[in-house]
Amino acid sequence: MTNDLAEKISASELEVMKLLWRAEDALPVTEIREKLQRQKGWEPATIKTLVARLVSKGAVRQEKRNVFYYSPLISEKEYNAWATGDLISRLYNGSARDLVAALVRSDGLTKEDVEELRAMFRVED
Amino acid sequence: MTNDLAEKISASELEVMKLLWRAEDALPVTEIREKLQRQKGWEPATIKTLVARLVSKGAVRQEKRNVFYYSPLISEKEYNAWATGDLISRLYNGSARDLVAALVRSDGLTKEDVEELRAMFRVED
DNA sequence: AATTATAGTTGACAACTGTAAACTCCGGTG
DNA sequence: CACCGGAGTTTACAGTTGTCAACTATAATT
Repeated sequence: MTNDLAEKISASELEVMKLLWRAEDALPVTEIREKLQRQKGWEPATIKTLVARLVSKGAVRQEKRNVFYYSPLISEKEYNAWATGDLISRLYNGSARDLVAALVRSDGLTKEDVEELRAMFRVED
Repeated sequence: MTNDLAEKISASELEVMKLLWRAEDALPVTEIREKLQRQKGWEPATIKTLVARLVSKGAVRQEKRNVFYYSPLISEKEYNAWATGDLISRLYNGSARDLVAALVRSDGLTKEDVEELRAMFRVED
């Protein structure tokens, strides 16, 4: 709704991206298929479609070897930053602070989280 | 992708919700139409569709008077909490702390934001 | 009461998603 | 070298979303 590349990754496609992000290297579809088939219960066909869509969206690169190897073209950090920024602008008037404030109040955070964050902010001078 | 009510509000529909959330009372379509027509450049037809969809999704109530009056059935807080929680579970492994940490690092927050947050956490004992 | 504007309803249509089958092509196995 | 299983591609199909037009019903105005 705001940018152009990252935004177009759908929920299901994101699962594929996560897998690729966690991988050290480019993966052949076989591996993607095996893992997602187990973890998500998706049919091979579904997984192939998702990978293909990600390639055509420019989010994943296919590298020709014997069989294609796939690797992410946008990083998890980039994507998360974009998605988070998008949420902040859509729901919190663009104020990241408001988001955090909402989390602090409404039990989005455990006591331990708050502890850790406090520490984080202390260092953050 | 997780819950059932709030999740189904689409981006365009959200604009309607925002309007209703900001209103003191229930609004007739006329008012919704006028504002969104100006602010978003949407045709009356589009606005009517969005309102109707929100009603059928159970996110908005229509109260029969002479003409229907519309008011939100889910609050902004509720919705934001849901949407934020959804983001956290999808992108940050369910850790709100990770989200905040990401914000702190990657310039999601200004120096002033950090100041305010620090204060917020201090009180938050 | 006749007229008018528009609220409310129905239908539309393309793009995107979730999900998957079917077909083709090719590398590895016997 | 023939065969097979899976990689890669094409097609499918229903549901959601963004947009909107058209039709109908009705409140307000003359």
